[in-house]
Amino acid sequence: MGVADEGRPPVRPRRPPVMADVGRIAGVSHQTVSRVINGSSHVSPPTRGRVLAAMQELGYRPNSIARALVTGRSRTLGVVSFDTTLYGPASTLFGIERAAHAAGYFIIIASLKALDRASVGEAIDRLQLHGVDGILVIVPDEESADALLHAPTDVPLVAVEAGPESGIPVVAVDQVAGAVMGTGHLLDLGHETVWHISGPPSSLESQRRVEGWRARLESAGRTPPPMLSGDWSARSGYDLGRRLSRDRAVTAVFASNDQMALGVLRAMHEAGRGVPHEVSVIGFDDIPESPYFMPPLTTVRQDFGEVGSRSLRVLVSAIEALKTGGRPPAGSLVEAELIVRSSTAVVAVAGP
Amino acid sequence: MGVADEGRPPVRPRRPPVMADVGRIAGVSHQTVSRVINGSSHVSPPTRGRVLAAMQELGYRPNSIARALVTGRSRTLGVVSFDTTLYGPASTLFGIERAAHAAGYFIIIASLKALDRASVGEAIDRLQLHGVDGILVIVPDEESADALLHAPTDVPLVAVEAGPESGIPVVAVDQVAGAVMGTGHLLDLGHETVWHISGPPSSLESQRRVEGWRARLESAGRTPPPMLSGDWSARSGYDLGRRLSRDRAVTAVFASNDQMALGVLRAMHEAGRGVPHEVSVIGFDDIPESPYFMPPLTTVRQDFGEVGSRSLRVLVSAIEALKTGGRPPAGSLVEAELIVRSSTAVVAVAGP
DNA sequence: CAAACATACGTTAGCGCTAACATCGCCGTC
DNA sequence: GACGGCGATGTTAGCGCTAACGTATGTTTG
Repeated sequence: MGVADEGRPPVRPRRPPVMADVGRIAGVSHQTVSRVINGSSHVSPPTRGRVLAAMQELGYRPNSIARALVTGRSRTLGVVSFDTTLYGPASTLFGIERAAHAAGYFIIIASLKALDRASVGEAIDRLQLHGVDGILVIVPDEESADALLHAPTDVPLVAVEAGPESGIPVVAVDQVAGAVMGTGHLLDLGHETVWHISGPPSSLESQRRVEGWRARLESAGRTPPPMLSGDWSARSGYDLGRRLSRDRAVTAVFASNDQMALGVLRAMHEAGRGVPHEVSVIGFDDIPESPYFMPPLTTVRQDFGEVGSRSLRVLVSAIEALKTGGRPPAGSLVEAELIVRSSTAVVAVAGP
Repeated sequence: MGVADEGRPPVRPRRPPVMADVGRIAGVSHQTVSRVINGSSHVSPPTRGRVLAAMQELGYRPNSIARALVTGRSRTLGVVSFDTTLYGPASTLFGIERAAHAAGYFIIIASLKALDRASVGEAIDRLQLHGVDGILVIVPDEESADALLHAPTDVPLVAVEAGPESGIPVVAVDQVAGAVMGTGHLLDLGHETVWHISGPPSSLESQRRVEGWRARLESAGRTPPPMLSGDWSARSGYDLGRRLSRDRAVTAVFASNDQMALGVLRAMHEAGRGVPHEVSVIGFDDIPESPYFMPPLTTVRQDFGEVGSRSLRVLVSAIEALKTGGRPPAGSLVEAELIVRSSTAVVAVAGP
């Protein structure tokens, strides 16, 4: 193997070998070669052996583009995403890729220039044009989500992390339950109420967390204090945290992600308000750095990897369903998990 | 334009329209349709108009798989990467995707299960089999890098962030210069020497930073203190930081990334050693959270987006070169930038 | 023992597109 | 006014593969 072209006449064209070449060497038709490759029965063991040997000798590699043309399936899936630099989307994408690999699919990405309906539509269009078998959309934004409802129906679509209420399957973490958990943790520690720094208003995830926060507060008979809206960045958490730090009534803050919680931590520190002794802070996501914040951050973990792999499975079965005419799969919710560290504590007793 | 199928005889097959269908409506051959699509001259304006109108009417979309089969170019590029969850690779990938989009290419990702020669080879193989026109490899690991030297030569390859010394183009940040800068900053502040927490020994980036750190120290006539090796995680920075915090002689620490620096910050804080008054700490990367660490982290910024887009340009020109027989492009180095914040300060004067 | 049926192949058509060549007017040229 | 040339188009061949059918052999069955 490797000395194959030593004593051979110059019958080796520069182009890579194709099925017919393999067939010629093995003494069979190109179709039999195809049968061997596709694991068809109806090929006698000796023939199969000769074909395999010929493939080895020539270093034959099947051309997947030709195969895609004739079968109409490219074994490629598209992922639409906005900012894959953020931990959440990046981890989800990673989970998707692993699962896709295992399922024999490739992932092609299309990131958005802007977070609006038109961009999402254009990205889906581009992917479809390229011949993907299905599309995953990681765009947890209100406006963008309903772009999915107007998307073409001839390619299976799955919304990841968040999506429209109906129409297409959605695979996401149970944000409401997560927010209820986080808020409840603070209430259980004895805090009178919990302040909330939300994400951008158009974010579906943020909306669900606000929902959970409100619901938990109301079920405890408390009136939710005014909500503050950030933009996921540590900077916005810091700015808003400074506002909160001036109000002595604030003893518990629930930030809608860990980065904003980091900003709050810093703001409280600068204002001389000790965390967790004077103020408790909780985040959301559980990014890898959270355990090393000062103090280590209590947060609500989202299992992004699970969301990724689960959404891939849903997409694959949607593709099967489309092919066989079966019923499309349903979405699913991944449970959130409360991670208690040192940024939350029982409420301090009022001074003398 | 939407009532097209209202009074029309049942001549609309369920399959999507192809060039021949467009040609039939426009009264031309499918080849003329092809010419219009590919912007060929030699098509009269009226004909072009009729073809365009027919395309519109039918909602024709070119089939890029068929095109790829006949042209031998898929306009798809592969990216091999290890952990796209980390900020560096994620940002680079993002930069690559943006540039690819602009250049009319798609990106398909192949992430590695393990960081070794075989995995890298297998990933390259998979991508090539899928028909990519070129491959970018973001695997700054010593062993994996030389897998690139044994890679097939019939598909252009570019190493991103780090790579072998020669053989294939490498696009990366100038790690050595960055480390020299960071170390120099500490020396300039009056520190007698600078301790270093490196990344994993097999990481090429870590190796270059160690190199820069040593060189700068030696050029200042200092003997580099023993080096400590971490694994990029905040945890390892914390563990190693605790060791350093016990040594009163340590006044300046250069961590090879921001996460480890975060761990050091935490370790120093717990040991009661004030940063920056007693100990200065500098990181590397400038992740978005760094300005909100306590204290805000001085670090060496890497422009990952620039690395991504630049490496894409290099790959595209390598593809052109292969096609036209021109000379392959060279790699390039992106400059690092020192970002001074509050975790570094002039060395404290010795006590009474 | 002919009919019926597997099994192991080969042959023929495409998939939808582009490349290469062929064809047909129509122009200016000498 | 016959001729070269060129612009605008049609025709013919594939790209490398799979699907569908055709055709030899054996193998069973009533």
